[in-house]
Amino acid sequence: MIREEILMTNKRSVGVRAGPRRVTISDVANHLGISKGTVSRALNGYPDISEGTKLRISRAAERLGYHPLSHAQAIRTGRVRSLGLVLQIDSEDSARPFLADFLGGVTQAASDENWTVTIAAEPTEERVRKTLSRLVDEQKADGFILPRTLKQDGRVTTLLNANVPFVMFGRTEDSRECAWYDVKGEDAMRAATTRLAALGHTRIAHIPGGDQYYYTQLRIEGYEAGLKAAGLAFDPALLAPEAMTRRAGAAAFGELMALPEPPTAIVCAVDRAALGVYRGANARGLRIGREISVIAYDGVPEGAYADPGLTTFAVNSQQAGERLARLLIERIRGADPEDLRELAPATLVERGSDKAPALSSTELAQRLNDQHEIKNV
Amino acid sequence: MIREEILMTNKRSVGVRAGPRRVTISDVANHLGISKGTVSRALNGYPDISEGTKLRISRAAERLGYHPLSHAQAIRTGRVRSLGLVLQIDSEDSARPFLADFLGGVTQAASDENWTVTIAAEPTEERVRKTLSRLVDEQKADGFILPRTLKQDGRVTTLLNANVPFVMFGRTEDSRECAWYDVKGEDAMRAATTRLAALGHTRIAHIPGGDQYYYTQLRIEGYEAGLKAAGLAFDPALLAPEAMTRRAGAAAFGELMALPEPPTAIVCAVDRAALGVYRGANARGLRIGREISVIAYDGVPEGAYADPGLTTFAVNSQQAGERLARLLIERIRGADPEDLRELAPATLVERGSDKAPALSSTELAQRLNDQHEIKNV
DNA sequence: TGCGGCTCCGAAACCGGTTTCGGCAAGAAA
DNA sequence: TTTCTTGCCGAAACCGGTTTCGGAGCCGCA
Repeated sequence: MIREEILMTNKRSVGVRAGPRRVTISDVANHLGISKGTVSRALNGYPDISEGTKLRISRAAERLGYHPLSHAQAIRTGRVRSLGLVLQIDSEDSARPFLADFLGGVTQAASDENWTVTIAAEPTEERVRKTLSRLVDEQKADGFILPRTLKQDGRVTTLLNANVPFVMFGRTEDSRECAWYDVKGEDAMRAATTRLAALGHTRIAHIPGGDQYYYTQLRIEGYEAGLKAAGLAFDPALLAPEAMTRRAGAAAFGELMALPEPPTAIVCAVDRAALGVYRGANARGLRIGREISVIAYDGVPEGAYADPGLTTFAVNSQQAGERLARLLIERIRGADPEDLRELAPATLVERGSDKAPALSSTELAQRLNDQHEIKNV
Repeated sequence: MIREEILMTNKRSVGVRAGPRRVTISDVANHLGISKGTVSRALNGYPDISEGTKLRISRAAERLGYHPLSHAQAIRTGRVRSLGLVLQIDSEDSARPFLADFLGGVTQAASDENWTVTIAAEPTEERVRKTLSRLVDEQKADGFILPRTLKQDGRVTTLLNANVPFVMFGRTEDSRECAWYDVKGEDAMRAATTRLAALGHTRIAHIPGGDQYYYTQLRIEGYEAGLKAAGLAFDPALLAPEAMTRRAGAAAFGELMALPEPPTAIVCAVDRAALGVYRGANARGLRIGREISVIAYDGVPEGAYADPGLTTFAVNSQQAGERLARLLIERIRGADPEDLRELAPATLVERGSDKAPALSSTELAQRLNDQHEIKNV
């Protein structure tokens, strides 16, 4: 009815698209016989518009189906109502299985506020930084979510210098001026360790994550705290080399099994390393959940299909995405980054990889030794 | 040097961000002492600018580091230089494992042309349509990539009516006016069938995909063509009920094994169904690659970790994303949709699930029957 | 009655680009 | 020499919004 009138009076094709023209702010203004400046101020909640006209205007806008064009607003305000996300997608990307959930969370939260998400993906760290700079230069987004934060992160420097709002997924060494969301991996490692100790394990090892991540340090501390709580001494030999992949996990497991007093249980900083432990154990005829117990962290889907299922502390990626988006929007709206920090717990998913030890460390060493001799004969 | 001058002369803070001001088109014009209209036309390749000044202008723009603001351009041109992508992310999303690769492909191609990707995700078909409409209304993207196209797809209607360019990932029943990219699943099914026949299988079944997808029909035809090429008769009993999930795959397998003449080999339209076959075979004491052979399609990562590895026809998702982005950009630039259609082959990944039959169909039936009786006793 | 202050809104400038229109100058045709 | 093109560019309008500025009313108060 009303919408029709407007569409009839200024039917005209714009660009390639034919179709009926959008309802603009001028249409609303003309329809009410007032100036478009007033309409703009009313819709943006300026205080110098009377409540009466504010109501008239918002009702008319609603009826006519007026929605401002974010890029038309942006030219004056500098804000495009979009969140930026530059992913690093490489071959060993541990975040890959969580991507869908994470994106779901981010975009849902953005949609709720009528924002959009601008995304890019690059294979290397350097290209990520370049693309990030480009997006900042061209004002494609009002702020950025930084996944996979490193201990010292170049992206942070870039964005701080450019004075562009951002939120990190994961803490860094120096978090001043930074907003972040993180999961308490250290608590998970601690709980994993005490849990294994309660099952009767006394030789509990830890396979940490990559050194470039701050969380690696935190998780090691969590592991040590768990040992302490269980009354076990920390043995540096049980702190394996770092492993972020299946292959590296298997290698780390090999080193642990070569020890004079090998561990009967292993806490892994990431699921992929744990799946490497499965492989290594398999190759040595050791059964997970019997001779070797494992608890890991992340919650990758493969863990559920492994045999036995991998007991792990799962991260809720969708929630992480959602919270990060909301924090970022608040940040863009001017909130103090120091007030925008959140820690969430990981959830224990009990499957079959953590049981009481079938063999003591000594017996395990004996058995590995026997195998070795058999092979050599 | 030159850049510095400009930055010094008009240093002024805009909005929240402090930082030095961007270089605008006026800066370039003033620096050269010409009008900004001329600069714009030169940079956009209008024919009424002499080659000499074109060169001067593009060089100056380069030196000053001028990049036009896409949203400032958009207000006049209606083009934001962005590709839209609305994902449907639900629990049984088969596309999930490919998402990272796919996004990588799309964003790479977009970046190459200095475009961006605007993304959204919704859990249901209806919400996808709503979000799509919103993005169209607000001109957040110049065109859309439609993944997971259905036989009859509401999104297509929406976009055709709104006269907004789009490209489909997958063909539909009626592809008029549509650009698309697809993988030759029918060829893969045909090759899988002849391959199994060549290994000595004579009872080869097919577990098709969901009826809502057009490819399901195509793949069934491919399967039938394979039978024909191998000189085998088509037996309707060997066309199992559809299966898109592990659970449904196991159920379909159950029905096939209940047949008087059960198949010794199965061609699955999707990997997930094949993994369900693994589960079903396992439960019946049948070994994949021995009593039962399987070849599937998709290339999900779990297939590599299954035991034995799943032989499958893998789709190159990154390439798909890249091609789709390029096709869409061409479409937005005005190319005829009929000229924008591409078919890519799937790649056979040989693992261990397809071997010569260890048992004939009759022997298999006998064995299943024995088991059944044992159970019942 | 005059004056100051406050509320509320219109007019117009502005943001950073694009596009239309018209005119000047040089070369070609008459 | 005059006229008609043609090539090339400046001036200004325009896109759809936001924001500044000022002024018209209305009120209260001296």
